[in-house]
Amino acid sequence: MSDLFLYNSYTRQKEKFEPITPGYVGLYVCGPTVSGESHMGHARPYITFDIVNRYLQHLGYKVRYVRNITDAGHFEEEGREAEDKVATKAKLERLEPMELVTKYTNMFHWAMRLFNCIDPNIEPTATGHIIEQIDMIEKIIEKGYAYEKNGSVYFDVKKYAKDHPYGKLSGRVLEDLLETTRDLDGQEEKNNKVDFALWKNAPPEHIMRWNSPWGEGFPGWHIECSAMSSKYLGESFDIHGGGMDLQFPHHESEIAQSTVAHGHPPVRYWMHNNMITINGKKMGKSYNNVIKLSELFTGSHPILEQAYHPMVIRFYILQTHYRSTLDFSNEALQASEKALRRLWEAYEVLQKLQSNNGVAKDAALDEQVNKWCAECEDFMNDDLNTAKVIANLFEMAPVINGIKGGQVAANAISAEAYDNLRTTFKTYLEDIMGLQPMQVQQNNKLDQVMQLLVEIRKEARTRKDFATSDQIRNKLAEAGIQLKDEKDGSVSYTIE
RNA sequence: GGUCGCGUGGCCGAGUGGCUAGGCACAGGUCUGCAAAACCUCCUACAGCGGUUCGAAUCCGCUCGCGACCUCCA
Repeated sequence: MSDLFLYNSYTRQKEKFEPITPGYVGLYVCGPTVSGESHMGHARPYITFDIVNRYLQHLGYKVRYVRNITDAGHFEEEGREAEDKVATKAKLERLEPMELVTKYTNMFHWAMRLFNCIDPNIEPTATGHIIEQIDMIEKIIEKGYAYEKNGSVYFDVKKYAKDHPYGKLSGRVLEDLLETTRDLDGQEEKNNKVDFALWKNAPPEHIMRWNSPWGEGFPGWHIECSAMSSKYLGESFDIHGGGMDLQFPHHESEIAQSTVAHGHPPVRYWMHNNMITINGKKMGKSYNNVIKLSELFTGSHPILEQAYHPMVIRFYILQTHYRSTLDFSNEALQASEKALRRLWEAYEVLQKLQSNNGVAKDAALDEQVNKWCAECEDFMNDDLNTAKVIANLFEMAPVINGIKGGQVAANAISAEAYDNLRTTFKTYLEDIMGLQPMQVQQNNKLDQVMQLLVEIRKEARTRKDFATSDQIRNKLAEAGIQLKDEKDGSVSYTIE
C-alpha cells in the first residue's frame, strides 16, 4: 500500500501526509459567505473537500471536519435599496441580516445534501464566535502586532513581515505589495496599505454590530477562520482547505494572525482547489457570470440547454483534478451525464453478475482487472487523482458489460477478481467519490405497471405487431423510460 | 504594472523524459423485426520556434495566446 501524498500549497510540492496526532485528522475548510445564493463555483471546494474527508476516513482516520459559515459582514440583499438599512424604518420593513443569512444558509445546505456531501462535524458561524474573535484580537494587540485607530483594529503586516515569512503561502513579496496595492476606502486609517482589519468600527448605518473593547463594530474578514479553527481543531491542525482565490489575502492573513496569537503557524498542509471558469473566465460574482446551483438543477438559466442532476455536476467536477481549472460548457456537462450514466449502469450490472467457480480462464484479463483495481488506491494517494480513478473504472466497464453481453466469458476472470471488482466499484464510486444513482427509485406499483407494458409489448412482438410494440417503446421513451431488450430475451428499463 | 499559472486530438480532460489515459462526439461493424443499450474497430493530439538528451507533450530559453491573484470572491 502506498502512502498518501498531498500537494501542499505552502511548500508548493506534494508531501507525504502525516497527521499531528496519529489516527486523527483536523480538517478546516473555508465555508460560504451566506449573503447570496451559492453558485456553481461554490460547488467545487465543497465537493473537493468532501472527497478529502471521505478518503481520509476510508484510510481509517478519525476526521474532525470543520467548515464555517461566514454570516458576518457588510451584507445587502440583492434588489433591496440601500435605504433599507436605515434605522429609522420600521423593524419589519428593514433588512434583518439574520433573516437573509438564514435563508441562504438553508439554501446552501439544501444544495450540499443534493450533492451528497457529508455534513461537517462542526459548522461554526462567525456571528456565533464574536467573543472568540475579540479574544484573539486582544491577544494580537498584547503581542504588539496590532493597533487601534478610531474604533478599528488593524494588523501590522510590516512589523510581522520583519521576522516571519509573510507572503510565503501566496508567493507575495511585501515590497511589491507596498507599491502595488490599490487605493481603497478607509485605507488612510492604516499605518500601511498592506495592513488588514481585525475589527472594524461600524458606521451608523451598518446593521450588523457588536460591542467590543474598541466600540461597536464587526470583525474583520480573516479573523473568524483563525478563531474558529483553533477553537475546534487546536492551535496546530492538519489540513486547511479552500479555493485558490482565498490564498491571498485571506489565508495569508490567517497564518499571520494565528502565528502571532499562538506563537507558531496554524496549519500543516494547505490545500487549494482551482476555479470553475465559464468561457475561460473565472465564474464569480464580480464577473457577473455565475450560474446559481438552483438554476443548474432546474435548467433555468439562459445559458443552460437543460437541467443537470447534482450527481452530474459532482461527477463532472471529479473528472478533473482539483488543482486544474474546469471550464463550464453544456457540451462538457452533457458528456459527463452520459458518462456517469454508463458507468453507473455498469456498476449495477456488476452487482447482478454471478461469480464463477474460482479459476480464471483468461489469466491476462484477470491480472489486468486486478491491476486496474489496485491502481485506484495509488491514484487517490497521489494527491487525490479522481480523474484517473474514474478512467480506470471506465476501463473495467466493458469487461463487466462484456460478461453480461456474452462478449467476455463469464469464467474469464477469477472469483477473486469478481470480488475485487465489486469492492472497488463500491468503494470508489460510492464511498470515496460519494456518487449516487441518478435514477428515480423505483416503486413497486410502477414496476407492476411496467411489467404489464413489457408483457403486452412482448406479445405484440410475438404476433409481429411491431406498430404496437414500437408505440409502447417510443411513448415510454418520450416519458423518459428507456426499455432495453436483453440478450436473453428479458426486458429491463431505466428511468431518467 | 507586479507575482503566479496555463495552452493536449471535433469537444471535455489525465499525464511531467521512452510504455502514445479516460469520457463525449463522429465513422464502420456485431447484435436486433427495426431501434436503443452493450460489445468490437476507427480517429493518435500535445500553441510556435530553438536548445538539452540516444529519446521531450513532459526539462531549458524565447515568442505568441489565455487566465488567476494583487479588491469582496470558492
